[in-house]
Amino acid sequence: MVHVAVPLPLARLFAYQASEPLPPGVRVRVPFGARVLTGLVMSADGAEPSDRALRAVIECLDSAPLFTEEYLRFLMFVADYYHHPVGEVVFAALPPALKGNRDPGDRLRPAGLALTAAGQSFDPVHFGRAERKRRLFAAVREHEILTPATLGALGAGFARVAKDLVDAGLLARVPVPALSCAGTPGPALRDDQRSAIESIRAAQGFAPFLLFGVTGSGKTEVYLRVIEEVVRGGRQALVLVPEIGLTPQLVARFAERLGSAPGVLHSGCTPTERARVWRAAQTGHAPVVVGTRSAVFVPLKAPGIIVVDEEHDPSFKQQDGFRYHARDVAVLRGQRAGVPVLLGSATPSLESYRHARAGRYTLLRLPDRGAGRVQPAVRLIDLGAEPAADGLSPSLVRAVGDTLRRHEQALLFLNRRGFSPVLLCRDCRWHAPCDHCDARLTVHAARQQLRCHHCGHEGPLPATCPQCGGSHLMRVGEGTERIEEALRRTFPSARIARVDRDSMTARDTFTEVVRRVQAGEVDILVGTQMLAKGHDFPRLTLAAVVNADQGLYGSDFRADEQLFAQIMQVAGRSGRADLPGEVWIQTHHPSHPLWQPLTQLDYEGFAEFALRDRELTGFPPYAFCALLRAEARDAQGAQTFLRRILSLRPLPPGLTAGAVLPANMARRAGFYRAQCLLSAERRAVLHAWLRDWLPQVHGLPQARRVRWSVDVDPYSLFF
DNA sequence: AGCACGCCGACT
DNA sequence: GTCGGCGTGCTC
Repeated sequence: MVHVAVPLPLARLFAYQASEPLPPGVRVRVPFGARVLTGLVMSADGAEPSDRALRAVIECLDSAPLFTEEYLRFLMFVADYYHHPVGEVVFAALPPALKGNRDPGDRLRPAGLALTAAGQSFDPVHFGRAERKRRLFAAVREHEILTPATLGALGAGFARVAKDLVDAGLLARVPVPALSCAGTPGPALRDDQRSAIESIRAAQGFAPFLLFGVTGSGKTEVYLRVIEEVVRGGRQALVLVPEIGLTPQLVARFAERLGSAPGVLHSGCTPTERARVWRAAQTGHAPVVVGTRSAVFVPLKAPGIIVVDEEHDPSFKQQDGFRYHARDVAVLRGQRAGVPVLLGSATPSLESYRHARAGRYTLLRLPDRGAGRVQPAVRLIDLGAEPAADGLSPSLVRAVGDTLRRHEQALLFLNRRGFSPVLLCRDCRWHAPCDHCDARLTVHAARQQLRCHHCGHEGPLPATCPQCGGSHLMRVGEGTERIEEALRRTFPSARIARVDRDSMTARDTFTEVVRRVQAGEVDILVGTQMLAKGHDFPRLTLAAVVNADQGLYGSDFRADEQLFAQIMQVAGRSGRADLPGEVWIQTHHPSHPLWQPLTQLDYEGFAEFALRDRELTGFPPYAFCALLRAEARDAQGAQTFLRRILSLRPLPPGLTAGAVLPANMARRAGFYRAQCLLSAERRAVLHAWLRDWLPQVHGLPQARRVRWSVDVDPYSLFF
């Protein structure tokens, strides 16, 4: 008899009989009600429960287990921790290509490319005008064995070119060799880096580290050294990064240093490529795997270390379905596998920082900004004293002008796309609302549209007020589009580039803008989030935060942390030793206490302040929380449902439920949303209650009519 | 989540 | 008289 996890929102395993012994970790086709599903064998034992006749496994899809029993126990533990159905957790750990029912077979064996005998003696002039074939051929010749990751780095569509050359007999598919570690030697280390590496190297078994250092302090070099050592010892390294945008540089750097490109896993990879890297990790052929959130579940034959870069980044938290936090899963995994976990950040999450302060994590500081780096000067602009036109204060305009005169570059950061967030009628006070959400529509001037940024609704931009017919419609507030327009008016000869989701059309445009900025073809950059991360612009000396006030008052408990991280990131774009940088921040609240540490770019000062605040208000990391959410089509449905399910079981001492309240945006995409925060002083109290309570909720008939979820360790109360 | 079975309204 | 609405129950 075997216990099988099926990819359905069901909290338990199902038992089947098998004609032959099936090891845990193989996929099976099983009859399930009226249909047939692909499931995963979680455990096998001889005991037959007598009360029920078991149905039989139809077929086994794998010749060898995809996961070890130890790893399966880890997945069960994670399902338990997040109070999420096992089957969905197990299937989150499989690449899409393996969720179906085909045996991956040879297709997924690691496949490098090498020259055949015919290829060796082939002269690329015969390629004629086939430029892509020529490039690929040259790349294979240069690398001897070209790994799938390096192939991917050549650009989209090269898999096809590779197939053509294989079919032509010039290239052959060969196994990818393990990393040689014969790459370029690294730069000399500073003392702080050396001692950080020493302590990680000295770790025995599970050991969590918080590597705390600003942009340019050399965190990546620490990762590289530690990984080199792990790989040389025959073990594997898993590196998690927040976004795909950051991977090319990191991957290139790893490739250069380690002598071979790491396996890369993210949503942009093709399903086959993803499965191939996954397989290579699982069989131990990939010594280093770099990936985004979901890569935290990739099985490793011989785990040696887990690195989480930018561990504070919100994208590590999955915000729908199985709501796990990849950094937390990484720590749990390191604990289970008995390997060190290295969390790196310039602005650690307050959770990790507190662990470090309490001695549960080893805090490794990289205080130096390194050669060629100095801390920029930060200035506040009081928007109350200096009224802004189109979002730009006279001081900021002057500063941008000075920067242009010095032939340096400026960056203006604003976390809001579009032209203006509100369209207001001066006569009757009508604000263009979204019909499906409790939100205003954003004006998009270039496309003459009104758009909802929450549900995607689009409509034409009216010329007159739809309510009173008046013609005095005002565009209130600023988005990136308006800032760009204002800058073009003020600095007509400046070369301005805007970077946000709307300005990016083709896939490579962002990379293209980055290239133009680095080549000095851009004077002013305007953009959202995506600008603030990880890119090095040597001639950029002015970074400005156009509106820093979103995070200051009365919003989400994590707003302070996010604001600090954001400002720190923006500041990190500005200045080098030879060109000192400056950071300008516009605010209506210059006397807010957060500005003290924020203008000093003093994370630890900020953390002390913010932690005190969290302690007083009873939020994480001083409380263990779960957020209950519900969505319904009628206005009261969601709230009524939450109150009903909360009354199913009394709360024990030490566990409190906040009020059932409409969500931050009470209506979104046509659904009314409500939420309620559970919080406990001790994690065990919260989890024990959830474990007993959830089956009761599932037993309630209404639980099927309402969309609801439990979010363990919610990242924010605002989504 | 699906897919069955179930019991009530408008159609050839 | 049946086709089909979606309520509720179950899936080894």
